[in-house]
Amino acid sequence: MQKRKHITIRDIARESGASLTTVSLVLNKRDSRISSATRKRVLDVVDRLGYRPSRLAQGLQARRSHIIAILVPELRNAFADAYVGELISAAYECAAKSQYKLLLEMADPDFIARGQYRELFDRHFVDGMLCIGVTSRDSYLADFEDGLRPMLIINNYIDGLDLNYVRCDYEAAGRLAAEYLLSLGHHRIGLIRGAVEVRTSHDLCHGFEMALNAAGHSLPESMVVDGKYTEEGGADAARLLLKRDPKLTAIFAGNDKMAIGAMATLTHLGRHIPDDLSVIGCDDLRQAAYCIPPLTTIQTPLHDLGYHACECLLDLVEGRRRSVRETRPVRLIARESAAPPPKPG
Amino acid sequence: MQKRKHITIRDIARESGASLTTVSLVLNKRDSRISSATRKRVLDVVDRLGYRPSRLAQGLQARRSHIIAILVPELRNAFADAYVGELISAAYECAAKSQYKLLLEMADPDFIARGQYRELFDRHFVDGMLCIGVTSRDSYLADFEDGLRPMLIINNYIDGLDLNYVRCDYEAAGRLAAEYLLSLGHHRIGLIRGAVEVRTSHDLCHGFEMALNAAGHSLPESMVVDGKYTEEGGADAARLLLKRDPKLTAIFAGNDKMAIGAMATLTHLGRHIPDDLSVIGCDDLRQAAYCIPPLTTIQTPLHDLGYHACECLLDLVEGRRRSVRETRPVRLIARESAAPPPKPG
DNA sequence: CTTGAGTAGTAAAAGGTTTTACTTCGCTTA
DNA sequence: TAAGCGAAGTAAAACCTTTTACTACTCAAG
Repeated sequence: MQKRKHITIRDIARESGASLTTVSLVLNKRDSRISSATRKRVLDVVDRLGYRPSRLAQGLQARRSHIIAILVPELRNAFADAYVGELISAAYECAAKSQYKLLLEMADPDFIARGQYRELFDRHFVDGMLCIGVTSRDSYLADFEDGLRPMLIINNYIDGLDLNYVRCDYEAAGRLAAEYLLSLGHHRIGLIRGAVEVRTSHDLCHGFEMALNAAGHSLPESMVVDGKYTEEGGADAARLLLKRDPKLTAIFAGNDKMAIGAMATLTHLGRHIPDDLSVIGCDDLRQAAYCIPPLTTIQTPLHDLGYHACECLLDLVEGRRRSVRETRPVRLIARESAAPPPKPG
Repeated sequence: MQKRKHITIRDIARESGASLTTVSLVLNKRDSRISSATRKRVLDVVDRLGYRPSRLAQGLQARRSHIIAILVPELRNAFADAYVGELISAAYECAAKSQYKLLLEMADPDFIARGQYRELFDRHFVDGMLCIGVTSRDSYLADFEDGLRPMLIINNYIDGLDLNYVRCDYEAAGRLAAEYLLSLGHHRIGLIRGAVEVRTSHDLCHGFEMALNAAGHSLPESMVVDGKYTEEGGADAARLLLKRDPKLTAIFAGNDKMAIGAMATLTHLGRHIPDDLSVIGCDDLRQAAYCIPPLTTIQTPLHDLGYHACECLLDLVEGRRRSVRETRPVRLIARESAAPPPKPG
């Protein structure tokens, strides 16, 4: 790479015959003290030379990078995950609107062990951090309790840690799914839950079970299987549930990926969805509408969530708020993967 | 946000009784001139105070940010796209290995009109840029021909512009798909092509047509429809193809998304895949294996591609190479969505 | 004719690092 | 005993902005 000569504010000052201060004042619109003649002279030179202030120098001076880190969990293809991607897209939209940039980070063991999550702040790389997919095992997050480094967790919260979060109402999600399946006439229902380390997955289970109980049904422990939030996990879980109760008529999965994995397996086993067996997911990913059959699901407003999370984080960064604890509503999207159970016999 | 007092190299110098220069030399391992006693003294203080050099100050000095921009096309949920996500994941892996960070950028009209793609470099935000999903309409890319700002295009190239790229062999992809379908006995085949503004989509069409011709078949113009690389586009295209030739026995789509859209529509129209109609995609996204039926596809090695693209970009950034023009091989992944055509009658 | 209040502008410091170009000192060697 | 050299280190400049705390000047009021 050849070097381009970088035009600095000094060049502008020299060419326009003004001082550094004057140029800076003009550029930052704090130019009440500057005559319009001088202003014009400066701006003309800026234009002519195509001057662009160095972010590095500005950042150094302001002790701000105007960059937000977005932390994703350690998965081989974390950024290819539809759930993660949806949140990132939304956060990007919000950040861009406020002139912030988004920096990618992955919570691999090294990132944690070497305290890089702290370095990111201490080395002035970023002004704030948005965390996706953290779990109660991520004890390093305790370092953020002091509020000195603005951080916000999306769609989870951690018992015993006083951290900022924005999440969906997963208890309501569980409840809505149960009520819908009950209303269709199901009561032999299996639940594929998300990873146990995720607090909101408990909320979902709890909401689901409460709604069943309220209708006089119970949810035996054997009918709840951990699907780890993945397609494979969902597929395995569906197989296991069906083995435990071959007369199962419905499955609710804690996210769409597991639901999709479950559908693939069930179809493979010769079950017809929804005639033999209903499946409900959770999230309403884009794919959900393109499944065969289109997936009935609980919509967690991921776009809204990501956008709002970023907004709140910027509030923290810029000192407009001291803490964020928010829960957003969810709703059922009825498509074709859930129907009344088959008539017995 | 409260302010943390930032520990600087000055603090280390004071506490350890050494000069700024000495501390810097020790920290940067250019300490051949420093006695081990002094070195230890400095490092102890660094440890004790938890000193971390400011990236901003380092960057200012080195005129380097150690950040790579990754530019995605303007789609509402660009980062939620599986294709984009796969490439980003791979690029991230490579960048992280070399201690570079990845910054997200989207090519919205503003980004282009206001020359932000240039600002990114001129304001020392990034050292290089990786472009995904650019088309021949992106004429602003001509600004990169001078090679002063390291940039590399993934999976496309632009006629008449002398730009760096790493791409898959889409002509071979077209050829492989055609040869496979021919070998199964198909010859009434429809092609759902990607957007015409994308040069590699022409390559794919061309490879496909050449292979058909070589076997003595032709590809009428009416059997080629633009599916815009989206699910919806693929769905519409499939409908159109079927209307134009109801006896069609196979469809090849220029990417998996279009193939998935096509399958959804075809299933909806009552066609059974692959018994009535075969479908082949291109890319081998993760989803392809979880479709119903699992999608036969041409694998473009996206992970390898993204990783390698980032490697090459870093070569450009660090001056190890002056230009990059590379093409990677593809291969067929046979699953269940393609089979011999139905027996006539 | 002096004081006070604007107005238009500037020099210098600060922000945190790296690098260049020295200095100082003790020891060999001729 | 002077010249030369290597070892260990340092002062100051450079990177590019923004901000603080001035200065110099004009004009109006008393």
